[in-house]
Order: sequence, then structure tokens, then C-alpha cells
Amino acid sequence: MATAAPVVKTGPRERLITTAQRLFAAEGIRSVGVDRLCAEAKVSKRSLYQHFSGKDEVVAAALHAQADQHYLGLHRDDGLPPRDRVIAVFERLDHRARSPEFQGCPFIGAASELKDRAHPASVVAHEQKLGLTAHFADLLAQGGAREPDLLAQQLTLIFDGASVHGVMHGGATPATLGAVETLLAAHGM
Amino acid sequence: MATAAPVVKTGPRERLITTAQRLFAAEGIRSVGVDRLCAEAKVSKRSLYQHFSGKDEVVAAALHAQADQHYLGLHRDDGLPPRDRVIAVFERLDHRARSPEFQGCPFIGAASELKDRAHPASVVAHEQKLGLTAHFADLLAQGGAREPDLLAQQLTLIFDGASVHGVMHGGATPATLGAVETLLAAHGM
DNA sequence: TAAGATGTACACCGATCGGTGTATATCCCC
DNA sequence: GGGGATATACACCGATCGGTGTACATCTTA
Repeated sequence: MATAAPVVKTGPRERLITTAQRLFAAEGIRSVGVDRLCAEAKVSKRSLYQHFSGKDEVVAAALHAQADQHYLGLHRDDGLPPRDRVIAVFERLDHRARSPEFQGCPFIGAASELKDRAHPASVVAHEQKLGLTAHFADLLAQGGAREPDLLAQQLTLIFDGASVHGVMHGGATPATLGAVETLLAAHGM
Repeated sequence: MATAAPVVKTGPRERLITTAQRLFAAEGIRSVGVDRLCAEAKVSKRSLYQHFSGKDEVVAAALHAQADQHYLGLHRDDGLPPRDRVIAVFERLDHRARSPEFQGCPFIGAASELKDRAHPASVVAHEQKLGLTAHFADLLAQGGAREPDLLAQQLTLIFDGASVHGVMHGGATPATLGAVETLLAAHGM
């Protein structure tokens, strides 16, 4: 009976972060109060304020944790050549957008809702977006594309546009892959 | 002394809508309460609820009014050929994004913050985005582009991506015009 | 000038906001 | 087994939330 309990035994901090990710994605940041957040995370309000200085810090921490998962999920290296890995990012995004519970890129959502660029969560969102572009630039350089930095910015435009499309219209983004391939081809890749 | 008063004599409804546009753009929809909205619009709270059924309807009305202005501002016809008019849309967007008070596309902002696609304001935002794509498709068809509908969707991706870039990073979107020109060229335009 | 519509001023409602104070329970480690 | 850290329960704070009730002022129009 040693390995009987499959419960992962997560602490209050993790529970708050995962719950925050779920609730903020589904309903928005401002419309979820700390009371409800604590209730759904099964964490006392007092504990929240022992781990975080305030709601803003919870938001930033949730977004920061999401950045890692997001990154790992989209940019997973499958041993494919660089071009295929670029394509795969957009295929995975399209696949996510098909899910009915897709609520758009959480970083765009946070930045759009918070407005204030000095908000800790906005800073995290900003960095994540820079990271996405940098990752594109890396892959493109590996693949021998011309002007990889410029092309990486253009692919980021497509990526964000597709995320917005997903949250506004729901469903897949059929024009995305074509645009990506056109841009890649125009840069010799 | 007939034309002495330059005051436009706006009614409570117009004042509420223009104030809502300004405040929602600057601080977000959920973070502006009806009390403050009424105070800044110099309209009594009672009047608000005589013109609108609730805050949600104010949001939708503000967005609806903004759709017309937005459309007129971006898609103004200067007697240019279709291709130049497409380019001009992105040049105007870039020009707006350079302004320090640029707060991103209000329709993307509303959809991102509200989440609920059934919200009246989300419906307005959705329609506006369809209108943008339709306008692109019209210009592209006039210009003789191949697959104008597909290309219009791709240009909308770029447009929304550039709007997001503007609100997240601030400043211009240098890669935008190049991507547009590449896509246009790939479709024979 | 009387009447009805429109607008304002202001108090009020229950609910929720983000955040704190206090006292008790549970855990791990020495 | 005792002690400190960690967590919980719960009451409480002033402020604000969206929305309403009521009484008075102003404007238009017949």
C-alpha cells in the first residue's frame, strides 16, 4: 500500500496559480475576485496574502508559470528540421483554437485587459511575446532564411492575429498556414 | 453674435458614449464603474438607465459608434488604386500605433476582456472584424488579386497582430508593411 | 401658460471588491 | 514530545460595484 495515493499533494501556492490560470482565462482577470479565487483553489485568503503581496502578484505569477507551459507546449522539439518546427507551432495553435474552451492567448488577454504596461503581469506578457519572436528568429536562422529577425516579427504578427481570430470568432484559423508558408517562401525558406 | 457659441450641445447619450470610449480604451471596461462614467460624462446616473438597459448596453453602444468612426478613419477613400488603399490602411494603423495614447484596437480589447461571446459588445466587435475582412476582400477583388477572400483573411491576421503588437510593446510595427507587401505579391497584386 | 417629457440630485440597496486582524489547527523537524 | 512554521476559519474594514426610488428642476410644445 505504499503507492496508494495518486493525489499530487500540491501546496497552496500551486493551487492558487493553476486555479488563477483557469479562472482568468475563462472569465477575465478583473472579473474574478480574490474571494472566489481562494474558494475554488481551496486556499484560505490569509494564505494567499502570505505567498503573494496582492492580487496583482498572483496574476503575474500565474502568467509567468503559464509562459513556461505555453512555450514547452508550442515549441516542443520533435527532431524536425527548422522549417517544420515553425510550421508545427502554427499547427498546434490552430489545433488549440479548435477547442471550444479556447480563450485566446493568455498574454494578449492580460495585456489587453490590464492596459497599464507597468503592471507586473503586463511585463511578463511582454517578455513572453519577445521570447516567441526570439524563438522564431532562432529557428529561421537555423533554416537559413533571409532576414530571420524581420521574418520572425512577421510570424509573430500572424501568430497573434490567429490567436485574436480564435478568441473573437471561435474555431480554426484556415488562412494562417498559407500566410506562414508564403512569408517563409519569400525569405527563401 | 449669432454664431457665438462653439459648444456643440450634445445630449446625455452622446456624452456617455464618447466618455465610455475614452475611459474604456484607457483603463478597460470592467475597471470603469457606472458612477465614474456618469461623473466624467456629466450625466446623472438616472439618465444613463433611461437611455440604456444597463452597463452592458452602454459598452455595446460605445463600441458600435466606434466601429463607424474606426471604419471611416482607416478606410477613407482617397481616390487611390485598390492596392494603395490596402497599404494605406496599414500605414494609418502604424501611424496610430506610434501615438503614446494608443491603446490597441478597441474591438480586440473588448472581446479579450469580456470573454463571453454572447455579450452584446462582443457581437459588435465580431461584426466589425468581419467588416474589416470584407472590406479587404472588396479592395483585393477590385485590384485583381488571386483568391481575394483568403488573402483578405490573411491581411486581417496581420492587422490584428499589429494592433496587439502596438498595445503590448508600444510604438510602431516595422515588420507589418513588409508582410503585407509579400502577401499581396504572392497573390499577384 | 399648462402639461408632459426629459434631465438632475441624492439617498439608498445588497453584493462584492481587495485586504487585514485574530485565534486555532496541523504539520515537520529537532 | 515540544516548538516553530504553515495553514485554516471567520469576522471585519472602507470602498466600490451595478442598479433603483423619489422628489425637484428644466425644456419643449401645444
